[in-house]
Amino acid sequence: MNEVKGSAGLPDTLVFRLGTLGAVVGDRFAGRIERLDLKPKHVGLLTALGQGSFASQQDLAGRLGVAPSLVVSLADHLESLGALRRVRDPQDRRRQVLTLTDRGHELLAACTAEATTLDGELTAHLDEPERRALHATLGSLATRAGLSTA
Amino acid sequence: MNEVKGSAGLPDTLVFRLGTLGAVVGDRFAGRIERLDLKPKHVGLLTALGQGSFASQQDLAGRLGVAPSLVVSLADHLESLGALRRVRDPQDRRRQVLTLTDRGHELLAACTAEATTLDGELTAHLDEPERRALHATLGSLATRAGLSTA
DNA sequence: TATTGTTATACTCTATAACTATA
DNA sequence: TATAGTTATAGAGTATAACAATA
Repeated sequence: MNEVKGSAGLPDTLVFRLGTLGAVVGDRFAGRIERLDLKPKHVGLLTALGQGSFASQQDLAGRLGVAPSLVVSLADHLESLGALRRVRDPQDRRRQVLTLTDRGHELLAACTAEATTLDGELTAHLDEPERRALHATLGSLATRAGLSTA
Repeated sequence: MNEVKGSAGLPDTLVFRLGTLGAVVGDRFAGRIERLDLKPKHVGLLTALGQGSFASQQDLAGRLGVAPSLVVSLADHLESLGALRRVRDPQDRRRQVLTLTDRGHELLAACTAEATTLDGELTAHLDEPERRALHATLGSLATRAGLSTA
């Protein structure tokens, strides 16, 4: 009498589920990479660098959807960890080319391992076809949402 | 030679996908409810109140996973919008019982409509069985992640 | 003395704007 | 004059800790 039953409630929407799950899972992931002295945004930068090379830090900022000044501080931290090197572009000495070091690749691998472990914990109750379907569908959602992961 | 192909890369993990999707979708949702003078955290509080009654603001804080002081400011704002009322519990006058007003239910419905619209945009490329499967799987993930939505 | 809600304060994150150097 | 990166500053969001009222 006092509850709307026919239409889906807010907690049943994809938007609500993705938002809350993303926040919780993100926090949990943050806890796991804390020992590496990294935060999710650093991992985002490492990942972007691991996927291809970018002409400039400003390109990176656009790709990550953050302000260029934030790329500076993220890169500062990663540089202090020995994870990346800044090299001036001889063609245009205003630009800095960021490249992952061996240590950077190690850190990226360690983060991937943590994420994979968490994945396993989250999907332990799913069978293999369900896992694959979820993976594929989230991939297509990401593309649709404008997250060019590839 | 320089890329690990066998194991899944970080962007292919559930953790990464959920984290980035959650952030993007959350931001987009925030943009849509801005005209209602609400932010996602307010919607979280409205939703919790819409689902059941809670003995105290501190219960609410625990449920939402935020500090009790934050519940105060969220409730202040919602009260100023006429969305909820604070009533002192006569049994224990230290406690305030928060209840949604008609306006609060209206706002909750408006947020649900926005979320549903966004859902449609995100899943327009999926067929109905895929949508249902995604919904069900995310629901089970939420439960597993400790988000008692029900 | 313990607990609820509130207020005061401080900290984290991130963006905007000013600045430096190169072009 | 315009652009890349950096630095300085400011704002939002949230937590911690002190406080007042009630138990």
